[in-house]
Amino acid sequence: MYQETKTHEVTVDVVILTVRNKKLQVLLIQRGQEPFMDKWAIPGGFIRLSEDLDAAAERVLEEKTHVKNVHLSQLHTFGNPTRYPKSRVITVAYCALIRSDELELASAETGMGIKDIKWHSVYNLPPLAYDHKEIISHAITYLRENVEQKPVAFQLLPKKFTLTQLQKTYEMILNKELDKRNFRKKILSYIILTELTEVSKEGSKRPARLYSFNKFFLDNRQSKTNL
Amino acid sequence: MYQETKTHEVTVDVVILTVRNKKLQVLLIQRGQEPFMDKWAIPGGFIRLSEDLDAAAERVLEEKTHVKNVHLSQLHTFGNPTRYPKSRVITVAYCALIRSDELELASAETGMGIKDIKWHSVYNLPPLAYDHKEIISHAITYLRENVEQKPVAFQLLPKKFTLTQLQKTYEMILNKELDKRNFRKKILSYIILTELTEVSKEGSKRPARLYSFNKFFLDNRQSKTNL
DNA sequence: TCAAAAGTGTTGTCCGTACACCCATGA
DNA sequence: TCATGGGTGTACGGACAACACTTTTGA
Repeated sequence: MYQETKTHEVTVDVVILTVRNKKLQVLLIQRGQEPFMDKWAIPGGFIRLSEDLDAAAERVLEEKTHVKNVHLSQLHTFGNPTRYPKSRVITVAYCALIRSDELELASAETGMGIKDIKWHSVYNLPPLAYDHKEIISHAITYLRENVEQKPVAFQLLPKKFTLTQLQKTYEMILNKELDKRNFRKKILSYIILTELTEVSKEGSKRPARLYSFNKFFLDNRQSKTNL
Repeated sequence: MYQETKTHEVTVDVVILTVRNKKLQVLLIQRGQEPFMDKWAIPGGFIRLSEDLDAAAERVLEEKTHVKNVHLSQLHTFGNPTRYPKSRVITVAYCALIRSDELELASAETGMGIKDIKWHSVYNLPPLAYDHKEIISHAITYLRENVEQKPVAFQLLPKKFTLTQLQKTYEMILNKELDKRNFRKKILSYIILTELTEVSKEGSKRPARLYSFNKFFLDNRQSKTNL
């Protein structure tokens, strides 16, 4: 029993990604206490004793963003003995994709060791605490590998969207431009979109056809999609 | 400080796979104590307090098989609160591929709660302890996804081998037959093999050309290969 | 009528797959 | 000489990439 006091602490850390202001961005929290005072960190927390790992990640996500029912993917577990300065902490890293406009940041919670909480472009990260730079880097690699294979962008779009919006989302994730005709051909061949009769009047130019993800896709995405 | 006695135990479990007797096989240990007396389990052990996760997996692998310097891949972390009957144990699962002929099983170690240790076909598993069936299933899925993309079979072959041996290894992993001409065309196009002047006299028929993985591949595989 | 974004097809290349016969050797 | 496994090439189809012009609307 004594040796239990020697066991490790275990946390979950969640890399929360969004596309916002034409950039892939990650939600970061600025620490208000040592260690790593003023450095930025991805949201995380201890796993409760009778809480599943996935449930812990969902709880952390909800505590920081008030967003529920988002699909989370387990990425990797980090346990270098020196990654935490004071004690041995092993962390199970998760990745979530959310729409930034459906999110009220839990800014009210600043104070309890939290100085600030906000989005940062993944291409221009502030100084990060712990090994969080490495974790974010894993998350982006994972996302890019999966977005090509599996239609994951639906997490980032409203229910109705134009093909151009969808394409821009992919371009932000992959950080490269895509050919419009090829993109449309490919995405329509997947038969996961429903063409709506409505059109978007957002732009002041020619209206664009709206689409939604179809019922079959939405019903089956949990089993077919890792992210 | 009191709450540290409430933290989780953390283990690594290693799915050790080989190709043997024309089958994909996994190394299992038969438990000699409760819980799960007589059930079979994959090798595992607690992570030491100042030991990296990967190092813990290497240690467990070496303790059970006396095999060193094998590339291990972290698969997934399992932490369902009910996966262990008595306490909360979170386990980081790894996967290793080894040649079964370079292995002396640590049979001497039977006794300390270990009744038996041996290879089992993954297609005919005995009753397994804990959630180890799920872990093995993850490992096989992972292996199949990666063997197609990345040349991982070198772990399973001697230094010199024939193309037929290489093909058989892939067939065992994928559990399906491959076309000889297509297989050779593809594998030779990767430019990772060196054709040797020697031939194999193993079979009693026409001798087969021997190949080895070339220096470039062996030098770079750590960075290019996940498994 | 002009500016701006929407929408639309064809071609070449590469990769994977299907498929059948001759060769070298030992028994 | 024959049985056995070793070794080789071609033709088709699908996926991806490159590429430019017309349409619709609001200002």
